[in-house]
Amino acid sequence: MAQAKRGASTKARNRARPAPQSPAILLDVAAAARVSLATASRALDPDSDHPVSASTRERVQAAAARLSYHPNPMARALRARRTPTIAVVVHDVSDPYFAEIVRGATHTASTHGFLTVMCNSDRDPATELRYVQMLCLSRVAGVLFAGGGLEEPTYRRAMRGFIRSISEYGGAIVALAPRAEAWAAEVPDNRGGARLVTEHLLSLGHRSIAMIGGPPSIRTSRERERGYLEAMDAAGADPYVATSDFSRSGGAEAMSRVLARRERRITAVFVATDSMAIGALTELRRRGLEVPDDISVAGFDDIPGLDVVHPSLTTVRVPMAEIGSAGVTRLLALLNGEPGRPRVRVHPVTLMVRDSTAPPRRQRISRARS
Amino acid sequence: MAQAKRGASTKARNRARPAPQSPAILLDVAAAARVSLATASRALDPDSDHPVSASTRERVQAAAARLSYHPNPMARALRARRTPTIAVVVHDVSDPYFAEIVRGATHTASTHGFLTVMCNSDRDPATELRYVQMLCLSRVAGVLFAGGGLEEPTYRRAMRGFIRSISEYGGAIVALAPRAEAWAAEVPDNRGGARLVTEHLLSLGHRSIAMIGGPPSIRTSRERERGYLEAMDAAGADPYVATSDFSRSGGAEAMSRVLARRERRITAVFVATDSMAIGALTELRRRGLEVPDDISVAGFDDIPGLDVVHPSLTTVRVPMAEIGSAGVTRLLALLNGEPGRPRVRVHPVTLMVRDSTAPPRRQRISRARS
DNA sequence: ATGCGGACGGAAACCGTTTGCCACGGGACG
DNA sequence: CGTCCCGTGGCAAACGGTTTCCGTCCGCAT
Repeated sequence: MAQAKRGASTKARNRARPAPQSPAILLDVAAAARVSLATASRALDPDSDHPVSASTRERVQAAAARLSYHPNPMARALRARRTPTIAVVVHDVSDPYFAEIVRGATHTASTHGFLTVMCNSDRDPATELRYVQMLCLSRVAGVLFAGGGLEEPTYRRAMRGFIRSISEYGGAIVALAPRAEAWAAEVPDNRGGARLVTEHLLSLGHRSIAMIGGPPSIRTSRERERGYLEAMDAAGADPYVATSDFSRSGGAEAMSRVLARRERRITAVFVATDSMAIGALTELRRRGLEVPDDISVAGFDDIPGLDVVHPSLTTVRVPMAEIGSAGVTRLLALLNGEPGRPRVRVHPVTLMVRDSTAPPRRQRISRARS
Repeated sequence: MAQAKRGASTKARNRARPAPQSPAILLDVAAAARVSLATASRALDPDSDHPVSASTRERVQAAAARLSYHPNPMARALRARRTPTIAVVVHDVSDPYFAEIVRGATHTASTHGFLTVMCNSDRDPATELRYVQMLCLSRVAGVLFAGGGLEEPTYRRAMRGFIRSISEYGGAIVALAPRAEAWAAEVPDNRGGARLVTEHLLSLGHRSIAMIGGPPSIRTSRERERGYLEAMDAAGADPYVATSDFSRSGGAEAMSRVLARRERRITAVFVATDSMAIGALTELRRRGLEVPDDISVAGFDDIPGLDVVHPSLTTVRVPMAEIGSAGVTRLLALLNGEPGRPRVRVHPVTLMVRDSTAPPRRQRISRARS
């Protein structure tokens, strides 16, 4: 049963009736403004290079407003070969460090009309790669890598493949932690922060300062370790580093290794992340050691809620939400063709002195270096 | 300059050359398998109702595998009028409660091939509504509301509008907290948990148990309060509730109001959320009161990291990740047309007794009810 | 021999937008 | 007065799939 067709053109697309409840499409706007689809599209696009007369544009805009027209993102995405969404890849959202980054990123993404998809790798490289493949297939506009990458060759090869295909379709990549890859990056000043906190411990009079570091395969760990080593070296103090994984249990385990070391009594520990530091703290409490009386402890990151652990933890404040936000800003700049200088921008960090650090109780003559 | 066109059909679509680096499209697969686009599509779709001979299907699948073909989600979405993504709307990702939910949700979403978009309302109804509008425009397959909704009429009207248009295009909605709306829901047993923890305090010998509740406009608050009132009533004890907002400072502020109440010495407090409980704890410490010696404190939620606050907090464990995961499962069921029974499924919670609760120090004769 | 229905494959419409290319009209200019 | 060009607008072809509709071929019953 042929229904009445509106429009005189031979093969013009038409809808039988712009069913009132279903959302208006561009065709409806064009019909209402009595212009073609092309003109309607151009009139609504503020930065189209095709000229449209003021009166026509006004008519179209009025029609669009009247029908409360919103362009269909999927159709646009299909045409533009790119979705108006960004992705943020983290190791674990329930880690406050990443949660803050995600918060900052989604916030500024949404102010620019972008949706943010969450990719939680659970610290599993295979999961991360699966996510990146999905992202690359669904042509997200850009990807933020919040965690550091692995150095493992298979992983890196696979990752490189996906990244290449992402940049082939014009997607942007930004790292939020130091990475081997030459991407644009917004990173915290890991080395400077580590130096800062080590210098704080030194200035309190500590000489025997151990460090509990993260996995050496992760660049963030290495940078923080480097800052510690530099500060120790500058003060002429002997460093000692025990590494473990970025978790509370890892911190506890490394702490007991530090304590097991007999040759020298440690009076202070710098721990590479707050989570690990909390683990270290519980291990110390378990052994009946008092912080900071018996030993000072300092962390890194300043994750929220640190002021209520006991004793409140001295640490280095990393502006995580700001970094997430800056990452998105950078991503959008990249999409606009602006490279953004410098390629890796480092964000300053600040020392937060709280109760877990104090001068060493019994001032002992530090053993002269042989 | 008319190029050589492959294929004999008058108007068949064709690409000049399937440029090796650009990903294969269905047309390439069809050409490689020497079938039409339609047949290729059907051969690759396992639950198409159109029959395809085994040999053809095999040929197409082989070609798809050889070209490592992946269907373009945007094209699919345009046709199906729905994107293969779900959204989760939370008040604040950096709140561990929500972070856990997000973690659970993204995990099971990804195992079903769905991407998850994060919507962080920052507890601002306007932001939440803006997000929901974006979601509805981009035709997400479903939305998970992790936080409770407001009772405010303007908000509810706007929300109802968006929800209606989401369900009009076949999207699903699931609530992860009690809501006025008649949606499918996966919620924790707020009332039972509150009763449980109150009974725990009663069984320790407390009679004067105050509650610090959340905003009365939020259903979760009201349910937890109800559980408390029921347990108190059953024990014949007098309840007292001070409400504030769901934050550490809110908890601290309500705590001081409870302490200011002179007429009856309070020996225990049940606080509606762990965050508020931590605020209450710091307020107590500030005043020099010992927990649990002077006063017992219990929370609700069991957010991660509670075992390191001092003293470690007795609370009610809510399986947040499981709820997030169940929400996604429910969403997918809804999309498949299965209603899922019952409409609101309540997840059991468990009491976690730690160090912040103990019997009242000085056993006083509880004042008989007049 | 004729009719019929099911299995299979293909052409084309469709989802909603953007854009390359062409057409048309009029003012400027030779 | 003819041309050229610019300002404006429209047609139709993408983008990459899914799905409807139709045609063909075959086996089988009448």
